[in-house]
Amino acid sequence: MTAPPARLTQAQRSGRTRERLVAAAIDALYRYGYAAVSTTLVAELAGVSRGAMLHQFSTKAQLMAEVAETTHQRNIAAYRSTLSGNSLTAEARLLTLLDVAWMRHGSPDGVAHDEIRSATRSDPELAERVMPVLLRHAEETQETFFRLMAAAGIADRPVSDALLTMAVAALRGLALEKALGQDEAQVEAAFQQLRRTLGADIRDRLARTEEPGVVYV
Amino acid sequence: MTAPPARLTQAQRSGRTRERLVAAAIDALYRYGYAAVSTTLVAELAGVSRGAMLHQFSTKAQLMAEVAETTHQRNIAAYRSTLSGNSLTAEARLLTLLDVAWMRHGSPDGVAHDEIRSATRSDPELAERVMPVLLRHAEETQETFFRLMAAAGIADRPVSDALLTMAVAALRGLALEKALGQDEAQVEAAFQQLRRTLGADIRDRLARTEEPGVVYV
DNA sequence: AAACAAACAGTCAATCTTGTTTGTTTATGC
DNA sequence: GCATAAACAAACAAGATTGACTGTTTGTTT
Repeated sequence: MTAPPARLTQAQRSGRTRERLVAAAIDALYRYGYAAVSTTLVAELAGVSRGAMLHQFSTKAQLMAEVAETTHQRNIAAYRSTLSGNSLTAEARLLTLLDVAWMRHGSPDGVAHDEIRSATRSDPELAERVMPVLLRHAEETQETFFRLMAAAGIADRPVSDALLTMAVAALRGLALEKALGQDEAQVEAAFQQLRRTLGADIRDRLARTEEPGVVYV
Repeated sequence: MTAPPARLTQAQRSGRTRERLVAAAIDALYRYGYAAVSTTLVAELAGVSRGAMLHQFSTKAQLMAEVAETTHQRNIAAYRSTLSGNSLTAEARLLTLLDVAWMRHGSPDGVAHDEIRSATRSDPELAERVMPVLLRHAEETQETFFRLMAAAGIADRPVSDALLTMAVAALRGLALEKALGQDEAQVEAAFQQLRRTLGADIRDRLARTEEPGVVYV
């Protein structure tokens, strides 16, 4: 009556445990924060033996690097899917992007990613392994955002970078407040304030531009 | 030829080692981040024996609570000293406040304070001891900021709170970027972006108000 | 099917960190 | 001056975490 053990290929077995571990790590980072996440805990949450974990990720930093990569990819996917297809005005596109970014930063993926990011400050080994990944992500994001801004008619690299850096920093700060258990309504109101000010700024900058330009993505 | 050991009163002795420990803790938090700061390290940096430390602060959380209190008081002092005496326009006062806040958030005091704050997420014991202190600080700040806003003519509590929460979150995010070793010029540009957008918003809100009102502090 | 390699399981050693404990020195009140 | 308490010093115990290590099971290749 017991189902056959479902023979899996080696690659499938590897993939499955890696996925389990990454998912468990994200969940743990989201719930407890980096400092409270031990590899033992992750293995337990994932239902994976410690040996198996160390076979797949021989150091904690390696696991975290994979988590950073996975969460970033899902973020990217979310941005792409909201930006593709619809034909909004440049201003609306940018505000929509902000909304999605806010959603993502509050999600387990976003929180896990930011936890890893800030943990690099105290953990040199983690920094060495993960920082290159994070820097690559940042450059990608800057590039993509600049293309979006350019398409909207604001083809000014310094302005684009400053806007992005500021917005992302604010979102990280607000997401942390939420994670710290601050009053949700209060944090949400603060986000709306950010949205309002950034919206006004974009509108202002667009007003100083003659041709809105075509919107590529 | 050796100078007399300079007899100190008990209170002086206590005060001196407490100060040393707090100063060392701030320095360590600033340089290495909370997770990398052990009580042993703080004692060594302070040039105080472990026993003496444990006598003054019987738990790590107690030391951190004192650090949070000290840094907060110095922040407050900085705000007061910049706001007192001069008679700028409401807008200028608020922007000056923002500048000082940015300076303070990047200082060892500010970084240490924010490190402790975010560490409460992963350390329940720390949270229990420190959160009440942080919440008290937050309420104080909200209250003070609201009085300033009201004096400027924007006597709207939700708006004041949202503005403050947003600005502080952004400053924390930007300060973290700096602490993570991100390009200083880039971060500075992002702060200028924040300053610009907030300035515009304040100006906009003030324009909708008839009487600027008298500025109390 | 036999040899090999990959995945997995579980234990162990080394290192840290915290806070307790035991004992000593220094100040203070009577 | 002496009793007492505060401040300090240093060793210690308990607990946690990481990654190494040994051995077993499962899949792959020839």
